This record gives sequence, structure tokens and C-alpha cells, in this order.
Amino acid sequence: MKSKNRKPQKGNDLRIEILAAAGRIVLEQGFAALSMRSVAQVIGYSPTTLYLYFKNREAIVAELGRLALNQLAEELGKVSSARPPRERLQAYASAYLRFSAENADAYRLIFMENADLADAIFRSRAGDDASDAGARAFAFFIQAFAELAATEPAWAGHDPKQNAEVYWAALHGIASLKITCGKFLRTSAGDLAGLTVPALLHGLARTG
Amino acid sequence: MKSKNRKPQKGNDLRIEILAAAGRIVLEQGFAALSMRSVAQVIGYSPTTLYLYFKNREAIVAELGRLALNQLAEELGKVSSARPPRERLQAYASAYLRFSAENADAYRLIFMENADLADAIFRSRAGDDASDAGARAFAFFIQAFAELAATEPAWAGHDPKQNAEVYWAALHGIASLKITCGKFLRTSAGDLAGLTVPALLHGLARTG
DNA sequence: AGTGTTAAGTTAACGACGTTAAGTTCGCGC
DNA sequence: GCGCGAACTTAACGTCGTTAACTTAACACT
Repeated sequence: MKSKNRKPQKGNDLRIEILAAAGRIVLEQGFAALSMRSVAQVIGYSPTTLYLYFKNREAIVAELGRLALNQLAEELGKVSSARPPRERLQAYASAYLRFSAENADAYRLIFMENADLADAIFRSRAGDDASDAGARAFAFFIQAFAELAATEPAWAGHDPKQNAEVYWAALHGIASLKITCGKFLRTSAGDLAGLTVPALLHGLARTG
Repeated sequence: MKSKNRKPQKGNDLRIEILAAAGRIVLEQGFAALSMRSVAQVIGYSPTTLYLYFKNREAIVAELGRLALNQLAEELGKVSSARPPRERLQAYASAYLRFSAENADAYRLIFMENADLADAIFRSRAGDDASDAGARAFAFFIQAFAELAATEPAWAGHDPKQNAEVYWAALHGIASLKITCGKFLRTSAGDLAGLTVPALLHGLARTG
């Protein structure tokens, strides 16, 4: 039997099944193909069933964004914090750009859609233990600049948080421009980062 | 009489009227409100009339993008090319970020939507005299870096086009991050540019 | 055993969207 | 006066997100 009678199963895994199906659709067919109806069809339920587990479409999208943001934070976390801060910021850049290239749809979703969605993604979910992935990811950058300020005299007076924002904006520029306007960039993301990051680190130190 | 009988007028200005209405809708109510039906209602025609002047919705959006890109190129052109290149690159940054902040919807449309749209926008329209605004705008950056390479020994071996891409990516990072994640940035766009641009100019020269 | 109650999903529908096909009306050349 | 083509409309199709109302199954309690 195909067991089409798997009716009552809330609290179990239907919510996760929805997210998995949504993620697979985005991965395989892009964001335009992600509709309530398409997800419902994949998991074999009625479209309205999704509303029992998510408030609306945007809630699903936001949850997908949170998962992806967690993944980004995890990737950044793999960089050994024992390495010297300069080297670490280079490694963060590589990891960041690799993530944005391999998960372009997810990256776009998190950082390039409307501000409300970014808000919903960054705002951690209620009972989530792996919450606040945005702050967690950004903290890596801040920490590196803080170490720089603590150990190198040229960085003494600097605000690590501000430097981290400058650094993040530069990385995001490369990542997002490659996604939307990659056709018009002769230089690869890796080369752009290889030019930008050392230049920033050198130039910011001097600026005082 | 209200003159509801202004029927035949193709070739005249209905195309422009459509673009004007579309632009006003985007400006006043954002991009989500821009639909064939809403534009049609504003200009007092049937929705299907729009298809006599534009292939589809995306063609209207692309044309809006081209107009905005022209405006950006014009803003950059206002910066006096007599000023020394360093100073000019600072001025370009200010103009670029001012444009992106004041025309956030348009900026998003040009540089932050899907690659196909960016393609359609950058690809100049057939008989348009003010075409290729993208290349025109980017040429300002290249020119400044070329002058830098020609006059300052530290910049001698550099590829102006590559430097321009690095510079553009950095600016775009600040502009786009402010639009989508502005809430999470403590530093203003102006301050970010004030830190990034000098640091880049100083750091890139050293890198050789 | 019978009877509520509630959880889990469904069907049907609404209004909005982009878009197409078929029709209409107008003005001009002959 | 007639045809013709340009300019525009009406009607419709299929899609979308979302809501309201309905069904069905499982369990608690007397």
C-alpha cells in the first residue's frame, strides 16, 4: 500500500518536511518556483495545510533564511581562531564568498531582499537554541578586529565594530555584485577579495 | 467635458506617459505596487493597452532601470574631471551613495535584482542616443584610476579596469547593505565611504 | 458503548496578478 | 461610400497567496 492515509502527524516532522521541500525547490528551480502550491504538491498535502505550520509564505522564506544564515555562521566558525587576525580575516573572506557563490539564492534571500525580510531573518526565532546567527557571524569579524586593536599599535585607537562594518560591506559588495552583475565583472570574486582585503587592512590601519 | 475621448494617440506620448506613471508608482508606493493594472488605471487606459507599447512588465521595469542608470551616470558626470583623481574618487563615492540612498528602489532595480534584468538594463536600447549608461558610468571610475596610474609611481603597474572593479564593489557593498540591512549598521554610509575609500586608495597603491 | 471535543487536513472560494486572443471603434485614403 | 489598418477594449486563462467553512480521525470521559 502507498499509505495515503498518513493523516494526523502534527508536532512531528511536517514542519520540517515543509522546510525541506521548500529548500529543495529553491535549490533546484530557484526562488521564483517557491509557491505554497508547489511546496504542498511536493510533500503531498493540500496548500492550506502549510498555514497550520507557518503564518504565511514569508514565514517559510524567513525560516529558510535563518537556516542558511546559521550555515554561514557555521562556515565562518570553521576558521581557526588561533590564526593571527590578519590571516583570519582573509580566511573569513574566502569562506564568506564561497558561501555566497555556492548558495547564491540563499545569500540573496538573507542580504539582498527587502529590509523586513532581513529583519525577520536576523531576529532569532523564539525557542531556537541556535539563534541570532547574524550576530554570531558578525562577532567573528569584530573579534578579529578587536585582537588587531589589542596587539598592533597602528590599530590602537580603532573601533572594532566600525572596522567590522567596513569589512563586511566590502565583502558584501563583492558577493552581491557577483550574483547580480557578475557578467560585467572581469575580475573573479577571489581576486577581488585578494585585492580588497589586504588593501583595507593596510589602509584602515594608517587612517587612524 | 472631461474629454474621455482621447483615444488614438499612439506614436505620440503614451509610451512616455506609461513610463511616467510607472515611475511615479514606484516612487510613491514602492515596487510591489507596480502592476500592469495599476499603471493602466493611473493613465486611464485598459491594462492590455500597455502591451502595445511594451512587450511585458519586465520591459517597463527595464526601461525604468535604464532611465535611472542614465540619471546615475549624469550625477557622476557632474563631478569635475579637473579635480585630482583621488579627490574625484571621493566625490564619485559621495555622488554614488547619495544616488543609491535617494533612489533606493531604482538602485535596487538596477543592481540588486536578477541578473537577467541587470543585463536588459545595461544592454542599451536600440535607437537610444543616451545609451550604454552603465559603461559610461563605469568609465568615470576607470578614467580616474588610469590617471592615477599615469601620474603616480606607486600606481604604475596597476590595471585601471581592475582597480575600478574593486572600487565599484566596495561602493556597491555600502550602498546595498544600507538599503537592505541598514538597521544593523551603526555607521552611516558617508562614514563607511570615508573609511573605505581612502583605505582602499592607500592600500591598493602599496599592493603593487 | 456512546458522546463531546479537539487536532489535522481538505474543499471551495476570493481577489489580484501577467498575459493572450478576439473583438471593436475610429480616421484616413481611395 | 468603402475598405483597411491603427488604437484600444472586453473577456478570458492560468497562476498566485490567503481565508472560511467543512470533514475526518483520535482520544477523554461518563
